[in-house]
Amino acid sequence: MTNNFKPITTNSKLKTDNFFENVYEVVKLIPKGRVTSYGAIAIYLGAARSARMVGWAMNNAHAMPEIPAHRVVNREGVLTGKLHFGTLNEMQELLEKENIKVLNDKVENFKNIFWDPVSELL
DNA sequence: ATGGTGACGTCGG
DNA sequence: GCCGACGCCACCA
Repeated sequence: MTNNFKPITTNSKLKTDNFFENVYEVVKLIPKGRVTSYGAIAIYLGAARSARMVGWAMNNAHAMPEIPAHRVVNREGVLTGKLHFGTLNEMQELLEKENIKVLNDKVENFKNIFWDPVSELL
């Protein structure tokens, strides 16, 4: 995290930077074979009501291959962000590579493999 | 500046 | 349990 962090927004210097940075930090920490939700990340960052911003952060994460954005799904375990990947099946395939079963754009056994940064990372 | 939109989530009906 | 409305806040036209 001490690495040179590229500003995401046109006008960096806002808290947004810190927020985005934290989002990336958390997402990178998601263990392989586990998934988390936008809301959980938002809560962990103290912005529980701004889950959308996490999604927006993921949009920026688009430029960061190191960010396993495929491990972030919505609260139902649905791959809502699959459309933002290069190909339609890319997100699902990435998950399946990690032994995460996906059926009909939904993570199977989601509750079991759910990784909560608040309780796991804290 | 203003209004519409969105990788979300919660609440009321 | 499904559906609509609202909140939240950055971004874009």
